Amino acid sequence: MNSDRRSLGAAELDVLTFVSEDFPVSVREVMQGLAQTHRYARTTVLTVLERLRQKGYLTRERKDGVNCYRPSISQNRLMYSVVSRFVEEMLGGSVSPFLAYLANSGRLTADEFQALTAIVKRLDAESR
Amino acid sequence: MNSDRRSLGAAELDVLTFVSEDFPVSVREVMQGLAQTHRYARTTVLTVLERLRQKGYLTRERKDGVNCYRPSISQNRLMYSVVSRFVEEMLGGSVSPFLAYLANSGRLTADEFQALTAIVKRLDAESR
DNA sequence: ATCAATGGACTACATGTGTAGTCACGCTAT
DNA sequence: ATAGCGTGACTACACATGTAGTCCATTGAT
Repeated sequence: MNSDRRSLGAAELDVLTFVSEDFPVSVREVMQGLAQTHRYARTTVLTVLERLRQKGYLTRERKDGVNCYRPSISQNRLMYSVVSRFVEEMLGGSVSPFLAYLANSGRLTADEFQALTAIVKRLDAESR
Repeated sequence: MNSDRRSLGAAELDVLTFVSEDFPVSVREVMQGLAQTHRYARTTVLTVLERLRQKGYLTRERKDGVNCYRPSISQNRLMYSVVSRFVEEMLGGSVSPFLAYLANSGRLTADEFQALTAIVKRLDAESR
């Protein structure tokens, strides 16, 4: 399920996530869209987008004389792959540190808690 | 709870985790201990250890004419900090991608599943 | 036709990290 | 003393990533 696409840095993931949520988008649109949280120069966004394209995460098409980008995998698969890579490379394949984190972070929203509960229920059901 | 210690790469975390599990250790011991999974040159391990020391993750003491390293924070705190940093920087603070990952990875061991169940129970209890 | 704005290719540079070589120093066995 | 060997400080280099400038082409307005 995991692809051979290369790793992503924080800025790359920031940009890629934006594109995944609102495509097709031009460089300028990405820059403006991210401006609330991070002021990248236009050329910075362009560079990042092109790197993402080289890495196979984005495609590009010409539209009204401007390049527009769109993701080549779904956001779900993207996030799965990011988390998966992290677990493999940084946690040595064990999710235990994550569970410990979840237990203490206070980060779970009500919805996430719902989701987690559902997961546990499902895993529980499957394991019988 | 999270410290201002700098970020860690995969190799650094590899070394640091080893030290955290078996300290105090010398450079050579670390190298040999990791040899099963990764063949670092001795000087590579030394370099990484010194970087970890500069970053505040390790301390060093002289023992029988050899430097021995030991962690300056517990492994629990270390892992918490690593996961926390990842969630903040890469997931924008949301653990949802993790939950999705857990739901699909098949990575949960029986023990982890137990832990997760316990967490859910506790969170459930606390939220009332 | 010209000038200003827009866009994109290319280049550049700093920093972090993985990886390891070189070299000098001190200890140990001849 | 001396010839190795282990240790650690320093240096080095490649690659990934964050960040952005320069410069040329295209396009729209005057």
